[in-house]
Amino acid sequence: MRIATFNVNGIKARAQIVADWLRDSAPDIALLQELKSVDEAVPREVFEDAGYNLQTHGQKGFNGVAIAAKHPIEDVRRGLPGAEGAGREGADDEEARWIEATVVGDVAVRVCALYLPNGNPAPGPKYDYKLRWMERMRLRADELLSTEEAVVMGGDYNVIPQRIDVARPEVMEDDALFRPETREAFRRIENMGYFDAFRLREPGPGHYSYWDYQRGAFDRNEGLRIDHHLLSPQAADLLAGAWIETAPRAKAKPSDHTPVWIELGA
DNA sequence: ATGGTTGCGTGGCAA
Repeated sequence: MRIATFNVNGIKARAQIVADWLRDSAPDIALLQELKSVDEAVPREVFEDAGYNLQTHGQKGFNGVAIAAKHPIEDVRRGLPGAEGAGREGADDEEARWIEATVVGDVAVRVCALYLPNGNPAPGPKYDYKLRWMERMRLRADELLSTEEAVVMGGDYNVIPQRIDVARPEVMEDDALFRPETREAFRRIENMGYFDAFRLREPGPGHYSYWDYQRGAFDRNEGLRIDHHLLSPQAADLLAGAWIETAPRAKAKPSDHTPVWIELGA
């Protein structure tokens, strides 16, 4: 089973790119972020015409996550538990950043598509929200661990885990994606028993999943590795491969992110 | 050099 995470940066603007990608690369499961669309306006035909089921958790203008899969998408859950002031206007749970579901193909997986808050500028209220969100995610990740299922949490983490995951770490020291507290919160999830799938396969530097639109960052390979799959031990047992697919980033009118893949089982 | 790019949605924000 092959699973890809892809921040599309606007599903309406990226409909043709995503349709071509589903046809050519054919993931069994696609975990998508930054739909920037309400559920009703998502171009569902992009997925249905390619033979995918689709479950979305959208929001007007910003955020938005989805799971697309060739097999049925079961036991869907939207939103992360534990939002402060849940139900009130402006509460933490207003932002559509988390969707999880079970998919049973040649292996059975609990998959989560997540869009972790960017957090800039840091310090500040947006950074405080990011760190609170990461703690809520840790608590949910711990619950999922206790199920002893194969769990895949894939998405745009907005976290640069190590210095080798950024082209120019010296200019990122104070950035919300790279600050010590951010990396510590990421490690805290790993240390409970989750594995960064890409780093189980590729120890070296220079592998990125995002390049800024500005200053020719992609052509200079000045990027960030911020899109990840964290695997529960049961999922890590099944890991057969992990890689970054750079071709979609080189197309015309691309997302600023590119798909990151894992293969589980044979 | 306080620039540069993109999406959403038609303001200016978020990234």
